[in-house]
Amino acid sequence: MERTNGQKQPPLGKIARLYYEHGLTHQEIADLCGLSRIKVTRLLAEARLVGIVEITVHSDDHLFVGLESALGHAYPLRQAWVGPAFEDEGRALHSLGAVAADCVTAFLTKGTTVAVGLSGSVAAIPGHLREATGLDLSIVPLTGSKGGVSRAASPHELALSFAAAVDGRAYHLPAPLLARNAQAARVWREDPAVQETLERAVSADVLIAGIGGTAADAGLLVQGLSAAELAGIRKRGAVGDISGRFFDADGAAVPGEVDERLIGPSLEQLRAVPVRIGVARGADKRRALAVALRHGLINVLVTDVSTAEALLADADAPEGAPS
Amino acid sequence: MERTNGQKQPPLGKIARLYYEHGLTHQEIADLCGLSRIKVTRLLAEARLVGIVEITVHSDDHLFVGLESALGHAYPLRQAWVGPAFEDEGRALHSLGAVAADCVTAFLTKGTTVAVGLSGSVAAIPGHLREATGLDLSIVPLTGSKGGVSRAASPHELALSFAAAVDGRAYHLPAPLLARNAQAARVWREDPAVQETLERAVSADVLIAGIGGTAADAGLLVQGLSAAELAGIRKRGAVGDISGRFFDADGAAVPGEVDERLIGPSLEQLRAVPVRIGVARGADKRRALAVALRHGLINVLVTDVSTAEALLADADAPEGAPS
DNA sequence: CAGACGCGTGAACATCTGATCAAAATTCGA
DNA sequence: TCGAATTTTGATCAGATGTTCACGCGTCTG
Repeated sequence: MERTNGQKQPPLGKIARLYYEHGLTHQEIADLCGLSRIKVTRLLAEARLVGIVEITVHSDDHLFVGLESALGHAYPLRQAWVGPAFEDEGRALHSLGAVAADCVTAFLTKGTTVAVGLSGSVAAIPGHLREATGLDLSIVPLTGSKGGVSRAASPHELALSFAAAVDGRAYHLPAPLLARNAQAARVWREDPAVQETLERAVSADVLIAGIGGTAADAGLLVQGLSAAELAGIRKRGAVGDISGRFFDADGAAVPGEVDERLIGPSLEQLRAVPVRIGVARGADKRRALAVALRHGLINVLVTDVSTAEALLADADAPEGAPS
Repeated sequence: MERTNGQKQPPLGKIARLYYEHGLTHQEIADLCGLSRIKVTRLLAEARLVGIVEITVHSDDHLFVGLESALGHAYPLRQAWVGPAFEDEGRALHSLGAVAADCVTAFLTKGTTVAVGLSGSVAAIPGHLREATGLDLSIVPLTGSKGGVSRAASPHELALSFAAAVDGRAYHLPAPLLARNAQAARVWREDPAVQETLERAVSADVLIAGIGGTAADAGLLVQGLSAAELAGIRKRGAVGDISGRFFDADGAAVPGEVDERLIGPSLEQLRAVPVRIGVARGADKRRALAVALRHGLINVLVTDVSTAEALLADADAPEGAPS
């Protein structure tokens, strides 16, 4: 008995080619290579994940042109980018990341510095970025790393992912997101390395950050606070945060202990960045988004259809005024 | 009653994005855009066809490494490229085109001139070529155009497709494939434009052509001949043709009326091209291929698995010697 | 103006693909 | 060396995709 092939590790590129270039079915590839059909399915999935298979859509069509321009009229925005809405949180995040990736890409030119905030939505972006070689991009984190709980991307890792994806240089902010107390925060801020990176961040060309709400789980920052802290912040009128800085219904900073413990640019400093991209979606972000938009905390919006529609409704009937 | 969207032409890029970047299903896109699911399926197919959607496999894995090197040992070849085999002729052609496209691409460097022969297999290539900008490529047809019967790609159109695909320049051979008679052929050959293009062709760096058999329908050339002509050629020992030039079992040219009527390089002239890629597959091409390989009419082979295996068997037991 | 042809459309079906789950294999630790 | 946890594997099934067919509309022709 002789076998035509010993059972070695299956060559990923070969399988991808047979499928995508030669149009074999999973089953046919399985038979050809002596694998099970499911194995082939998995290898193909891996090939896509790893990037051996790359699917590009050559088009700059925006998905929801109507909504985007409507938002542009209703709020003081440079641009709005709207993506499809999903029930499933996972899909929603993935999709929003794709839109946001297109959005940032549109702002990249030679030598651009991008400051990235800590946010689940922002973390979804790098996977969708296409390499933009030769642009000499710099990626700077806006805040320190959030330790503990989830190993959710720290701004540092986030900056690294961004940089890897677009072939840019990543900077590091060697500090925690929140210091132990106000005094410790002051010490951190005096650190030269921290200062240098923060200066670089506030003088960035483009800023991209999530918008957090004040619901219990609306944003990475909020999730790291105790119920008491959160209650305090809400009592002071906070409706949301951007890059860890809470703001009230007038778009003004909300002072307090948390604010003092945070290491990162102030709301005013953030405003100094010319292009401020806010990425968020979902019912619990709606209020915060409306305020951030109206008061120009962000001037480029990335969201999904249903949030966009809700925001348009808010623009007509501001605040919580029932019809 | 108001509709959210009037029924206008559906934007292709948008649909492609929703599917490939945002992961919606056909059905979801249909609902979103007010189309039927099938319509979406078709639009996506079109998007792929047109090239709005581009799927790239980043890998230089060869598919059948073992066979390819075995062929390289069994015959005097520079390279062999083997693709999967199919029952269905259509799929086979498509697949072979993909392999051949990879193969030619491997030989393209700055300033390369590629001469293309008339052949169904060669016609399947352009669709799989990736743009290779900045290489300053020239594409030259090897023969004149075959009028009448099928509007199958003339070498001229073929050269144009190639050139368009790789961003090169196409040349034109203003002549028919076969002249009315030997004398008419001579007149054509004296035409300065014809001479110039032919000279360019025979001094090409790379040649890519199909290998025709002498079965009734084995190749575009053969299909254009009358039964009587074909019989005559076979009687003189022809086993196949490359770019319209028939050769016998010793790889020598087969003279005769058809040969005199043909406008294009002779077998000897073809041999002057350093890289001679032959593309063919199928039982009725097997004999011709074996001869073309053994006698160096081509030195790079593109074929499918089953043909490759047959050729290896032929190499062991040459000619029609039964075991 | 009637008929015929061609194109575009959607319904039904067949196939392909991807997800879930349980069994098997493997690795790691004791 | 054994057992337990983790990973890998393949069977089954639900859902997604693509193909085929028949219909209807518009257009061209006689």
